[in-house]
Amino acid sequence: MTPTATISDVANLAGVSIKTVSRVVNREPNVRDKTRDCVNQAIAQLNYRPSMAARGLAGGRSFLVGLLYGDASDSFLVEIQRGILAVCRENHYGLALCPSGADPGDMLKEIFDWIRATQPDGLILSPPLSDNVALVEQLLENDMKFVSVSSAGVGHGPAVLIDEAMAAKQMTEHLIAAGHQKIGFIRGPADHMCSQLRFDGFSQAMAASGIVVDQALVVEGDFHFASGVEAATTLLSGAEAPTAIFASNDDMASGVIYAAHQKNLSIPKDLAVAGFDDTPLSRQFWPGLSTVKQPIEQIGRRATEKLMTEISNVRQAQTAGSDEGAVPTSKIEILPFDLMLRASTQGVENV
Amino acid sequence: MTPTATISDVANLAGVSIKTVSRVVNREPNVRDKTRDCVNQAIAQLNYRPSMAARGLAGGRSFLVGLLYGDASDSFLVEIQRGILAVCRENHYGLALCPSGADPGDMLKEIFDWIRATQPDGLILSPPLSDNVALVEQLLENDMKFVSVSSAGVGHGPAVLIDEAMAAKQMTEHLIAAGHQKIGFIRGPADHMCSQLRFDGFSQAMAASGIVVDQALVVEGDFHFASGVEAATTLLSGAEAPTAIFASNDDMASGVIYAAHQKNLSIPKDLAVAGFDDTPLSRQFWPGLSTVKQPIEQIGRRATEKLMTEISNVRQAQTAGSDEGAVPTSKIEILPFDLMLRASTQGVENV
DNA sequence: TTGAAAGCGCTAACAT
DNA sequence: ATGTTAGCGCTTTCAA
Repeated sequence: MTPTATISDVANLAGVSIKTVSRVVNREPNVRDKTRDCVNQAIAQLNYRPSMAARGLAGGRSFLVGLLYGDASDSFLVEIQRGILAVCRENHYGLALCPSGADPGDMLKEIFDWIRATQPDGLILSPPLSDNVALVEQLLENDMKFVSVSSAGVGHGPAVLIDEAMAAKQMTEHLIAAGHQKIGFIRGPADHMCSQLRFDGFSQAMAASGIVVDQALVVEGDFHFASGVEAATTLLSGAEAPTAIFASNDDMASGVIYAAHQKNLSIPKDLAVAGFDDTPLSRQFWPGLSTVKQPIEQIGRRATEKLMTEISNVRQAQTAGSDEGAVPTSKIEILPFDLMLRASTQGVENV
Repeated sequence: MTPTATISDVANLAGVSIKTVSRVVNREPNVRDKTRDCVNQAIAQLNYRPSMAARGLAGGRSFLVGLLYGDASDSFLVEIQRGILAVCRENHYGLALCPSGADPGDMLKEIFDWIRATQPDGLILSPPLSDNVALVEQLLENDMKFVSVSSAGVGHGPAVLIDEAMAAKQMTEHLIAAGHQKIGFIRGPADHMCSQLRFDGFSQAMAASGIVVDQALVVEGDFHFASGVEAATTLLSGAEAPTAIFASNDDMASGVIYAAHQKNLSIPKDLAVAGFDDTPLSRQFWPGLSTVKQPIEQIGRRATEKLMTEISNVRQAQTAGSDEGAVPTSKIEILPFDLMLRASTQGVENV
């Protein structure tokens, strides 16, 4: 790169002080239009880009959004990143990743060490980290701004998500409408808040149709493929085998299909299968997997936008010396979901 | 966060100058063991973490590795990130993501704007960006250090990858050994160097067995699922339908399986299918998909390690005023691959 | 509406 | 082997 132009170069060329350039760059008020235009022209001419390092050092900001995640599925991670990155780029922010190992003992220390080293201006929490009470409380204590995605978290802090229970309820209603009564359910792991919500939705739909949930048909998985195979094997070898299985996510649902194939069951004739997430997998399977589509990228975008207002509110409040400047945003934002009904639950393909 | 300790705090506590603290932190020579211990203890006591912003500003570095990627598959992206992040963390570096849109016109400008704004100390190039001559030449011109992953790129610069041709050759030999003669091949897109290499390996194996490659059985896809469906549909409705199809990646292979199901063909009895990449998909499918496993995370790790030595060589050379200090590293590093033979090419399951 | 000066936390060059 | 000093490029007072 050609030696990058600095703020002084721009100031010289525009014939103003560096402070005025700074004002223009940061969109501060109290600059005459003419001056502003002049500076902007100099910026364009020199192809000036402010140094993040210098801005961070002087201003006490890092211009970094941190994404904390555990063992999310590949497609969730990639999609949520896409959404976050898009908004980061618009705001001249960078994204810093903090993958957190599964070891729950070191996790908190690891995360806070990372925060100290990285100094992000705000965090996006993905499940199940947003459901971790100790983590959230410690973040709150330290005035670290954050927004949760795909989970309302433990009730504190803003979040962007879908109505998980409603989605599970509608999928269950679809199964019931197709004539199923003995429906197996594979729960997610207990440390994910959504596991409970999805089960609640399932239970509500069953209750509304007057079907008693057979506890023998409810088993727990860990959101991974292997646990779906195992759970389905258990369900299908019980005395009262279900005619449909609703797995709490697509990876487990694909495990169900795998297990069904092993038992030579035909889908959806012998067994209907539904999942949750609309991973690419669910489209590529034969038969196509009926599932719930979350707008994950959109969730990432909205969450990051919320985070940006949180961050600028903090700055305004610091300047104002009070919280007058705080723009009120509804803490919890619910985005719409889609029921993707494919061949695994019905005769007709409907991709 | 408690107001973070600075280098001066550490220096005061340890009773030394800030320069000595800097020496300890940067593992520079010429510090007595006793002094070093003393400083380290102060660091631990204050839980001191150097400010990246200040280090970057003063030292002209960003402590950032950039990852440039196009439309890589989710699992590739996540795995390569995992490897890169692990090494970054060891070296107190951060990872900055640069997703580049498909529009080839703006791509170069977008990437270089990003580089100017982000100022990474080095780059990891993932396919097909590493195969982009214009990009690589411009990076070279600007003395931007980079390492390519999963592709040797256009011949310049270091890279970490597997022997793609050999892998494709061995998979083809496996199909031939299973008795197949009419083998269809689905190529990848032309802008990926690996597309040619995988086809070369296929051709070599066919030639070695004295089988003439029927050009009607070679079609091109774009590495996505839909193109696999389309290609397989074409291949299977030809006059001389193949008994086996080798797709250049798993997503297209899953498209082949999908198309086969549509035609009521049984796998592997009526049609054997092989893929390339060992995505999670290939294990979750029924029947399991035979494929080639690249050690993607490991590739990411090695590439980042190489990049780190490149970066430190640059710094040493700057200090030394010549390239004496350059540690020679073989530019191209070949990692081993695994043939994952599963049910899609043989009667027996072998996960 | 604009500018001058101080300093963010660190590294680099030059002492000692 | 260790310390001193001068910036890096910007933001933040405070003054004009």
